[in-house]
Amino acid sequence: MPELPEVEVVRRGLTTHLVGRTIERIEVLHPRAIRRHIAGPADLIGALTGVRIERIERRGKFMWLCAADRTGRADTAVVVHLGMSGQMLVKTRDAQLHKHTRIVVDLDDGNRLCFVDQRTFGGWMVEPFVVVDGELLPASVAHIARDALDPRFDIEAVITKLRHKHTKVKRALLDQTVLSGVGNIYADEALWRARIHGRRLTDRLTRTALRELIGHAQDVMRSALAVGGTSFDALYVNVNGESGYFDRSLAAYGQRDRPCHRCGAAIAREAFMNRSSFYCPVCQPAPRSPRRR
DNA sequence: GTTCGCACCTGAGCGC
DNA sequence: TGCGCTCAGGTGCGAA
Repeated sequence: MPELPEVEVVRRGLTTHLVGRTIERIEVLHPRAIRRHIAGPADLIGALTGVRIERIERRGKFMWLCAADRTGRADTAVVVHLGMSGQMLVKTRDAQLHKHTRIVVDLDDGNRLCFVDQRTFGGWMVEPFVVVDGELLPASVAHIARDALDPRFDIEAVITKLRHKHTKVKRALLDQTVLSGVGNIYADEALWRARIHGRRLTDRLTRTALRELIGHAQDVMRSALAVGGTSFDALYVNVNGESGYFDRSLAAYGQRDRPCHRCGAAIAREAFMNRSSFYCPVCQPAPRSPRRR
């Protein structure tokens, strides 16, 4: 599942292959892939045909291609979200299309960019930039908080924000308007490292505990980035179709019934927010408060 | 205003 | 072999 490290690996790969390239032709094979581009496929195709890709940027799990028109003005953002299973694959034009290819982009160097997305949670949209906190961001990314690996990430401000909330800490970690880039996998890993149960309430945690938790989230994502991200199956690969290796280093996520690396107790799984949470019931004791509000 | 639950979506894996 | 069920989870919207 693409979280911050996986999206960053893809961004770096795309930077190598796409920057300086001009889009010759674009084809939308599945309307759901551009469902957030309200003006429809014809508008998206018209907006992108002939533009040159100047650079590729990212905030959290959102990535965008900065496109310049024929006059050289880089005023259009192609926002890409990989969702759960999105892949940005660079191939030669004669390569066979994957079954779940949703968008095809032919580049002026003879290569082809394919957006492949099995579960269709991902998508593209084209939009202008807006100024947020002194930075140019695509309009749909304006509400997304800085991610934990952003050089301007303000950990003390995030701790203050968390302390003013009254919600479960795992939910807050997954809230992209508080800090971005953390998904279910790295949330579980950070909570395990910090010995905090995900159902603990944010306003009951000390600033020290929250600082430690966010520090662990930063560490675990940096470690994952160093080895190309986390892959469980073919749903996450880089632009060349290669998988990452961080799944071999996971201590909590997906480790149900396996011994905790610290205490040996069996890692437990519980349902949380329509997904799974993995934790050590000894190292991360559950709060006494009832499970449901 | 804040918090929570759920729909969206597809395919693998499993039991019967 | 085939069917039906469960599970995976990021985002955004409506409900409370």
